[in-house]
Amino acid sequence: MNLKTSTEKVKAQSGRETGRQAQKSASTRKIIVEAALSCLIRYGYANTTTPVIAREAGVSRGAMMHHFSNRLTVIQAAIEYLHEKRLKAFRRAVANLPKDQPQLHDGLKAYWKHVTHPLYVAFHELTVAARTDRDLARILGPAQEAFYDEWYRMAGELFPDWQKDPASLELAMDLVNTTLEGMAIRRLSLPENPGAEARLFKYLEACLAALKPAD
Amino acid sequence: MNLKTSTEKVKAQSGRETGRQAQKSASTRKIIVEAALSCLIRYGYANTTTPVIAREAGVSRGAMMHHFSNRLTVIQAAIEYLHEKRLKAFRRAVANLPKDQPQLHDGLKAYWKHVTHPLYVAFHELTVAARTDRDLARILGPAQEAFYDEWYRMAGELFPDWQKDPASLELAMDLVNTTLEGMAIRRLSLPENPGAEARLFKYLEACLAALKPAD
DNA sequence: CGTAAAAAACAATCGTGACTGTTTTTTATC
DNA sequence: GATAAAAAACAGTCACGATTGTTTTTTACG
Repeated sequence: MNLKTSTEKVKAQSGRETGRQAQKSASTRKIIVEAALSCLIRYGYANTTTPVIAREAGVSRGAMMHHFSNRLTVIQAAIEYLHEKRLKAFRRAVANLPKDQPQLHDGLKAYWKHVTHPLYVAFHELTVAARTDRDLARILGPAQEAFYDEWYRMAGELFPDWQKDPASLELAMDLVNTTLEGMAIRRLSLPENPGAEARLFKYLEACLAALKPAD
Repeated sequence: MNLKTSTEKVKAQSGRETGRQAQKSASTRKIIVEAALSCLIRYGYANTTTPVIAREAGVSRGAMMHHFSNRLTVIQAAIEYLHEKRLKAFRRAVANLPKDQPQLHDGLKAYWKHVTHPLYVAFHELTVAARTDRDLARILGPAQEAFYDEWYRMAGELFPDWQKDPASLELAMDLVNTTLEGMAIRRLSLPENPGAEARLFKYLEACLAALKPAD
């Protein structure tokens, strides 16, 4: 705002989506939302309070309350942000798989990478908290289901010939789902055991190969 | 304990293990501890506060604080109680299995019953909370490891001929562990899907049968 | 009568939402 | 184009409720 530029006139054109304060507002909101996710990961849901988030974001609590009227609103924004980010990252990973002949190994690894990502911890915190928090559950539930739906859909696209045997495919999906998420959650509370993890991973891969109908 | 017996005097002798007050004290402590577990299950760890526990137990908070000097002490007692109860229940279940020829199916079912028990939810709440609570982790960690150690030990006893192939046994244990716990945790946050659960369960059973060395 | 259990009262801290004031940007008017 | 009005971003403070741990009082048993 201190530099005079000829492009200043442009702002009036589009209305209010490109203005300076709109930009700044969006930027601050993003900072706050990412701070909220950091807090979920580092301090857990119960300790992700408004003062803690504001401190983590480096803004005053007043500023934060200006953008989000109450605590749950911040959480809601964080959930939406998280949901999009998870979907985007997962789509990217799937897109990078060799399309012509997708390998089970790579797909499995992609999901493993997904559930071992810090953001999954944030999601897990939210999930556990939602069990005893109706308001949170109302917000989280749809995102959760949408993600699984999308995941199932992508898997179907990735292995078209597997869809001839939907029961087998669904079983495989459920197996991957529960096992990898179980491993990821176990990691959070027990000392790591890379050897056991690797063996389990390898075994799971063999199971899938056996389940999958021959090409 | 409502009948006056000549054994009343005994209490003074041994100190304080048999008197009426001691009995009542123990009774109250048990009520409080069980109330704490109920709260964990119904309200989650963060909402398991001292007023809530006391209300659930039907005692005044002052009475509760008389028995447990602070909140974490109540939680600690609940963890010990829970640990013993889990071990006892699991030992009982294992003892009821046909000793001569233990069936994989029954063992699997026993563990499944274990992880779908409400007390497992309490344990899960504690586990998640411990991730971001050092004090809680210090208390919970040992119990957690002890339980798994005991579980592995019992499985080894139950399938002695499997111990000839320890790698295979450990893999099977890890598989059961992560998958069933993953299923149980998934249950807490997603709408139930009995069909999928049953198929997964059955598949898991087949995997174990294949892993197990022939008798 | 003395002691332990139970209840109640207490002070201190923390999180929340609402409120007030300040600065900066946008909009409107001449 | 300059200036006034409006709106938004931001900061700080306040009161309320809840939780925690401590202390004091009452009750009941031995």
